[in-house]
Amino acid sequence: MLSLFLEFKRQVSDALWSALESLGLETGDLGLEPSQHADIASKVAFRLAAQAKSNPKELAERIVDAIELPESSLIGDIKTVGPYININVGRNYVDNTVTRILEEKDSFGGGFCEGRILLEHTSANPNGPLHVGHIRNSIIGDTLVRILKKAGYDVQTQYYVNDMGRQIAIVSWALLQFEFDRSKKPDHAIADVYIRANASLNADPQKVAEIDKRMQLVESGDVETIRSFDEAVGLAVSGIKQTLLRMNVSHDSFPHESAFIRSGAVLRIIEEIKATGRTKDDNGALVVDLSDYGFEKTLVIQRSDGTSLYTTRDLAYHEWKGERADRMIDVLGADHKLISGQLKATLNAIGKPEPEVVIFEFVSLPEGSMSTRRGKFISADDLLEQIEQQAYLEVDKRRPEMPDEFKREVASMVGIGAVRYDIVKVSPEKSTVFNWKEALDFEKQGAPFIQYSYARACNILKKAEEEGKWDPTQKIDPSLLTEDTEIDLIKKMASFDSIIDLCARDLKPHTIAIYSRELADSFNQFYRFVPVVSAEEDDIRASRLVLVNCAKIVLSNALDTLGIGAPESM
RNA sequence: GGUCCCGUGGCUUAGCCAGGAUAUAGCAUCGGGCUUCUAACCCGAGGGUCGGGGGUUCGAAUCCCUCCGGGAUCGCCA
Repeated sequence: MLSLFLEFKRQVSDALWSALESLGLETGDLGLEPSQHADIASKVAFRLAAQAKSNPKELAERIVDAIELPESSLIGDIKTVGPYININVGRNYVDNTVTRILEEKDSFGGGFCEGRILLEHTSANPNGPLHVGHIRNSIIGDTLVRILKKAGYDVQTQYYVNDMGRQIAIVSWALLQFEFDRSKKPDHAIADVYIRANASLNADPQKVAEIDKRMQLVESGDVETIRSFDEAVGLAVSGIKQTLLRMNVSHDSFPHESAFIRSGAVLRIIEEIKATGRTKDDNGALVVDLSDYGFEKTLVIQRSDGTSLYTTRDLAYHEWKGERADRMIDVLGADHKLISGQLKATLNAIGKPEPEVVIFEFVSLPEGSMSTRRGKFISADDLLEQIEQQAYLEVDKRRPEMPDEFKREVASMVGIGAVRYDIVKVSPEKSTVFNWKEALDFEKQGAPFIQYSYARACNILKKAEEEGKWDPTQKIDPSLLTEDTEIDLIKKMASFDSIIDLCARDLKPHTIAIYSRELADSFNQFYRFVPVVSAEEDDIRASRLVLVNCAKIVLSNALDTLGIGAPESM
C-alpha cells in the first residue's frame, strides 16, 4: 500500500500541476520539500517568476488561487508565505493514519517493495574476534537488512568467509606452533595464536615459505591442509557468531571462499575474463586491463604461482550471487573502495550484474588504526560486556526494587541498543575515533531515550487496563484527537513508511535512527502535555488510549528496524 | 605525488546528491520543573566566520575551482 505521506505528496503535485496548467505555465520541477513551516512546501514560484512575467510572491498567490481541491483530499490547507507555497495535511490524513496503524500493526510502515536481495555484511577475516571497527559493518548491514525487509523485499544475508587467504594460512600454521587456550572464547584464543605467529614470522622471515607452501597446498586440494584451515576458520567463526547474535545480528548463510575454487567457478570466470581480451601476462601473473573504466593500474587475478586471489574468488562469488538475486548489496569498509570498484568494472566487462556497494569509513583508536595482527584493537565482546555492566548500574539506580532478572534483562536491551544506536546514527562516510568515555555514556539522547518512550506508552496502557479503562476492541473517533502534540505525533508516525522507502532506496540507515529519535521526541511532547488515563471524558480518554497504542506500535516497529529491543518497562 | 571520503557552536551530529524562509539535534554550561500516566523526561538561556579563499546565481552549508587539515587507498594482502 502506498505511503500516506507519499500519497499526500502526489495529491499536492497533481493540484499544483493543474493549477499551473490553468495559468499556462510549465515546469519540470515543483520544488516540493518537507519544511519546518508546513508539512510540505513548494518553491515553484521562484522558478516560474520570469516565465510568468511576475515576481515570485505575486505568482505564488496566483497559483494558490488557481488550485482546486477535491472533497476527499488529504490536503488540509494551502497558504502562501511570501514566495513559498505551504501545504498542510488535513483531517483525512490524520484520521487515516490512526486507522491504518491499528489495522496494519507490526507491518505498518512497509510492504511496498518486492524482489530478492542478497546482502553481504561483516565478512571479517576469521583470524580473531570482531572488533569495534567490524561491528560498524555488522550494524550498518543488519539495519539495512531490517529496513529492506520492512520495505517488502525478500532479503537473504550472507557472511562471506575467507577460508583460503594468507591470514588463514597463518592462523592454521599458528595452531600447529602454539598452544590453543581452550578455556577462552574461541575467536579470542585464535587471535592470541595469530598474533604470536605474526611476531614469529617477523622475527624469522624464512618461515614465510611455510605459509606460501600451505596456500599452494590448500588451493590444490590437499586434504590435511584443508582440514587444518577448516579447523582454524571454524573456531573463529563460532566465536564471531556468538558476538553477532548478542547484538541481534544473524546471517542466513556463511558461504566459504574455497567453495568457488572447488566448484571450478574461479577457473571458469578467469576464462570468461580472458575471453574479453583484457588480460595479459605480467611477470607470470595474470592481470586485467580496466583503464577504460578509469583504473590506471591493472588488476591481478592470478598469482605468478598460479594460485587465485581474494579478488578472483570474490568475482566468482558475485557471479553466483547475481544469478540468485535482483539486487546485490555489499557493506564494506573504506579500504575496499578501490577493489570493489575494480570488481564492479570486471563484472561489467563480462556482462554480469554488479553489486551496490555501501562503504563506511574507519573506526580508529586515539593512538591510531586498529589491527588484529598486532593485537591493537578493542573487541566487540569487551565493549558489550562493559556497556551492559554500565547499563546494569543505571537500572539498579533507577529501579532498585525490581528483581535481579529484570535488571539484567533491561541492562542487556539498553546496553546493546546504545551500542547499535550510537553506531548507526552517524553517516557511514564519517570516520570516527573510538572513545570509551563516550561509548559508555548513557546521558546522550540515544537508544535509551527511544526505549524509554516505548516503555512509557506500555505503562499508560497497563495502568488504564488495571483501572478497567482500556478496551482495545472499542471503536473510537480519531477526530477527537485535536491537541497540537497529538496531531504532531500522528504526522510523525505517518511519515514512518516514507522514511523506510527513502532508506531502502538510498541505503542510508542513519536516516531511520534520526527518525526514531524524532518519533520518541513527539511522543514525549504528547506525554508531557496531554493527560491520558486521567482524561475527564470517556470518549476522549478512549481515543487518546488508542493514540498511545498507535505510538507503541510505531515505536516498536522503529526499534525493530534498528535491531534494538523494546522493553515494556525499564 | 595520484584517486576517493570527511571538515557545521567547547565536543558529537542532521541538512549537501535534486541551491531558497530565523542552519538540525544531543552532550557539556547556566537557570527552572517530580502530592498529577516511570524525571533514562520536560521547559528556558547563552554559544555557529557551516575549514580558508575565489566563482556561478536574484539567492550557496548545499553546485564549480583552488588551497589547508584529517581519514582511506595506490597489482601477485584481504
